[in-house]
Amino acid sequence: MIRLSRMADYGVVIMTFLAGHRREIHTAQRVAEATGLPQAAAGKLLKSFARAGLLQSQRGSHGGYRLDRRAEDISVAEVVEAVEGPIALTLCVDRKAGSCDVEALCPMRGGWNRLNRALVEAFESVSLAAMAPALPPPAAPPVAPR
Amino acid sequence: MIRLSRMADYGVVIMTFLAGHRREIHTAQRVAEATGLPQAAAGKLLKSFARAGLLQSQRGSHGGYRLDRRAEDISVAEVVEAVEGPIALTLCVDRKAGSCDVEALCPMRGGWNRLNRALVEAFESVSLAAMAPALPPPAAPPVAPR
DNA sequence: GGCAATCGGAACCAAATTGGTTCTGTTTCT
DNA sequence: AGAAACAGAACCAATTTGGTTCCGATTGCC
Repeated sequence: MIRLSRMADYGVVIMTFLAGHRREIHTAQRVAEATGLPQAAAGKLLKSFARAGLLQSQRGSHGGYRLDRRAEDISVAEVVEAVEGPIALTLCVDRKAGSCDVEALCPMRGGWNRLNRALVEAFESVSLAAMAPALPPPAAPPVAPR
Repeated sequence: MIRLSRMADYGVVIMTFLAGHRREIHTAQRVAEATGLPQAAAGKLLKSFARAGLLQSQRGSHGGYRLDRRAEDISVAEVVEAVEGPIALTLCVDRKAGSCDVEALCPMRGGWNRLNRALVEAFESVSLAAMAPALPPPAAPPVAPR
């Protein structure tokens, strides 16, 4: 059903949590606890975000992750793409990737492109802030949706 | 990468072909040949479309499938939903389905709903005609994209 | 009536994807 | 030096997906 992967979903939860506690440094452990997500999975996601430059990481003892940007300034698109790679409904639409065998001939190209653009724009237009209306409540919402 | 399933993709190809030869009756066999899609898969998809009421089926000898509506009047959303069920980015968004365990509490609900609505609207706003600009060329385009 | 052509529907299977864990580094603080 | 973290790859089990196969129900034709 065109489902978003669960990891992407987790990702939004994590980033939303971090955005609610900006500039503090959090270990992967702590993030997992605060969000209720499986420990190791949270770690993997945090690494992805760090690699994508979405948040800063500090290694070594007393290390952890830290987010500078505000929730309003981070789009869901950024988060999802950091986890799943470029948003592409079909291979056709995904530049790079050998693409579909028929490539330029395929009469569907244009249509898929249009749909894909709409999708990307939708994701770009929604910020993390919009995802979680009540942002920093006393304790972070322990959520594992989907 | 939020990929549309290949079946849904096939579905659009098939429906586009049928829309280009309206009111003629085509066997599953013929549709498979004309589109270049694997025989059995095409059959399965055609059955789905018939069940969904998207096209008429005629059983028995000389049977087959027939499409009355024009390509302009069929949205990609209809085709995709006939194949994959309701368009839902996350379980949260999918009415029916036990939904996510935290249900009403989940602060993400609203955001996902908004994104999902955008997605559905995008799919609804694109017709089959828009997908394949040059509709009935001499022989149908033998395409198997993605 | 009987046969062949078709659709209807479910069952089934192999392969790819996904969610999730583990292990082996490397960095940094004390 | 040692402990606490992150970095990154390798790995595994379970689900999903693409695709096929079977059997039954209809219908047209001889």
